[in-house]
Amino acid sequence: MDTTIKIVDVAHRAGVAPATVSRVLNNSSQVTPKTRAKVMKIINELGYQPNSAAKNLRSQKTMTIGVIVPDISNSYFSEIIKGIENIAYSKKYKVVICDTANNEEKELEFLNLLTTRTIDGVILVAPMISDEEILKIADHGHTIGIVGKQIDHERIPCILTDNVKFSIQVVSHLVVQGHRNIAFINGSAHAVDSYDRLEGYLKALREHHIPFHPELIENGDFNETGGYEAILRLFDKKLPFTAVFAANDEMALGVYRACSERNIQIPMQLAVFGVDNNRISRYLTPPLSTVNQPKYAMGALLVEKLIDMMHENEFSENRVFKIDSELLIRGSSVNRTQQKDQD
Amino acid sequence: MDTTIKIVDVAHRAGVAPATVSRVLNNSSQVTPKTRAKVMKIINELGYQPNSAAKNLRSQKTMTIGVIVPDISNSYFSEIIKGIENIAYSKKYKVVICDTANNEEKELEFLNLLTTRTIDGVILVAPMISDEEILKIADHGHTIGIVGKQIDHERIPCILTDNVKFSIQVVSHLVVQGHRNIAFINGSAHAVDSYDRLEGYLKALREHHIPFHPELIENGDFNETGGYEAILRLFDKKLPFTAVFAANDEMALGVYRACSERNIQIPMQLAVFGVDNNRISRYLTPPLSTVNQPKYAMGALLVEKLIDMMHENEFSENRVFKIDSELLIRGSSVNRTQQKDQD
DNA sequence: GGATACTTTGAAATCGATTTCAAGCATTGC
DNA sequence: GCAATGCTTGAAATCGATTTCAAAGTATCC
Repeated sequence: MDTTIKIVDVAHRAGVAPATVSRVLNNSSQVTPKTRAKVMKIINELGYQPNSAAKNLRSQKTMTIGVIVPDISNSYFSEIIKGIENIAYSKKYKVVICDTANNEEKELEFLNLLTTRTIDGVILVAPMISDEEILKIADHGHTIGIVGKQIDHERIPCILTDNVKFSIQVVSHLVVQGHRNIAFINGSAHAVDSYDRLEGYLKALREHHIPFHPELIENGDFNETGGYEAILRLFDKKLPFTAVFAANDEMALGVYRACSERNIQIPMQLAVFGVDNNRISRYLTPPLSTVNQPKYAMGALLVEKLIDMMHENEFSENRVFKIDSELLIRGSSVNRTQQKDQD
Repeated sequence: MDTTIKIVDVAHRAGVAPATVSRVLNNSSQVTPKTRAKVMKIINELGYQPNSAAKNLRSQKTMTIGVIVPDISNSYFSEIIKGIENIAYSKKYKVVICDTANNEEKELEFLNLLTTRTIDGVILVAPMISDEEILKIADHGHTIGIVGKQIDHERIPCILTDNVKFSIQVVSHLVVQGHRNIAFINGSAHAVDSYDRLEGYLKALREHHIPFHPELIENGDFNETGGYEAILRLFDKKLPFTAVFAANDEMALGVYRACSERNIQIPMQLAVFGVDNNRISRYLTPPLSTVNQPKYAMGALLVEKLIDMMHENEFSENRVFKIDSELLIRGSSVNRTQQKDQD
């Protein structure tokens, strides 16, 4: 069947004007129950469904939200997407996803969909583009939301975890376990997350009166290979550290690989702590201690806020959400033999 | 800036008709290099971008492809999505994703986007809906592609792996390792994959003249919990099996959990083999032997075919792709001590 | 130089819905 | 019974691009 049914066809068959059919569809204006029934009957008979392009053009909205993530196959991001998707669908919105593969250009290119009015709004998860660029987009009147970073603009809802806070907790936990020489593998330099987690690490050391050694910090770029190479560089320095705090689980995975190759026992010889609670972490041997963020809920909450913002044009004062994370203490950071730190 | 620039604005400023601007944009018809330059200059000056809804309405296409997967956070599916997305974007198509969470209703609902002309075509990954329903959609003139299953319709491109073939290989490998009592944990009953993998399992047994014991088969529904419960049921039967073939890695994960709880050593006391090569598998202890499918390439190939099909209306004879998988033999299925099977 | 063919450009129709504005109709009140 | 009021419905404009068809302009050939 190539001939698609249009609103005029329905109108004809029902003996009414297209306007009336439209009113029935959008059950807005008052339509007599009698005509409504008559029209509905024809709609069902013909299996009519309104053409979305026409609808979008006239109503000036697409009921579509874009989501930009660095890597869809990282469970951290896919859980956020799930939260976004479910809420969006329940509110009749569609979701278009862009996996940038950490490519800033792709991020920018995708944002063009706002200008072409292909999407009504966009959610940036762990954005790479600059704050200025984000602000510029918002100033153009577009609706944009951010996960994982705070942007100061009355029209940009943000949701983020308190990186500094949980980083302090992680380091404190390691100190309580008896560690004093704690290495830190940081993520990509341009990410705020990296910056904040480092800040938490430093603060915690200060709190516990542990001197800070810059040589104990290496960059791992938030991926497995980066983590692997970072820990090898740390090993090669021959420093006496007994614990490592990796700024995410992916990099901790690299630490596990290096330890396995060098026959270093976790946690007996090296305690490891990650961040993100990736799907994978609990299945490692030993299970990886990590920081759990309510990813699904974060996505859900933000998209809800975003949709609200698109509907009412008022800017709610409740715009920035700082979510608490919980530490998941597992085998990788608890030394069952309570072996003392060889300071 | 609320005032968006329209094609007439550009036309005005450039002193030409909208039609000419349109021709420049779609660089189709012959436009004098001089006028083209003049128009392009204005387009760049104003930062004009055509409204997509208007474009879609007039051109009767949306340059958007829908993708339906059961679970976006399963790396098996997200890798396929990546392949689809990358190729699609390179061909100027957008991708809308639907995570059904194994919900058949959501699958059907999403397919409505075809009828409303919100998407030009759709890719179903491991579909739950019946073949009849799929055929019906194709007969309505919609473009639809399938990953993981074969549908016989000249307009439906399919890509799938030869389940029977690799299942035979897996079981043969286990036999070569000395196993004769091999349990099988199957996936959801309605999936063809389950059916075919079981067939491979049975065929292999026959080939090796190993008697078939129905009690050695349990269903695990393709998820971790299902695998966990299935292996416990098998244990409780007190049968002397020494190897288990799980129809996917997720269920194998459940097997690992059960073994860890019951203190059963893998692979010494129980060899384990999975399917999918999930991100997680190689990081398990011991690393999980599994079957690797070229997920990314499969997604990429299928979407390419789908787009071709939407452009030329001819049906290419090259429609069904059976992809070969490779066995990844890792620690979970190789008994380093070469301990004999206690048959 | 003028007829012919070809190229470039513009005016207007079109895609398929929504929405405004006015007309038609029924109801109410005096 | 007639004017005023309130609902329901329809005709036509609209959203912003593309595309058809015709007109204008230019090149070619005899």
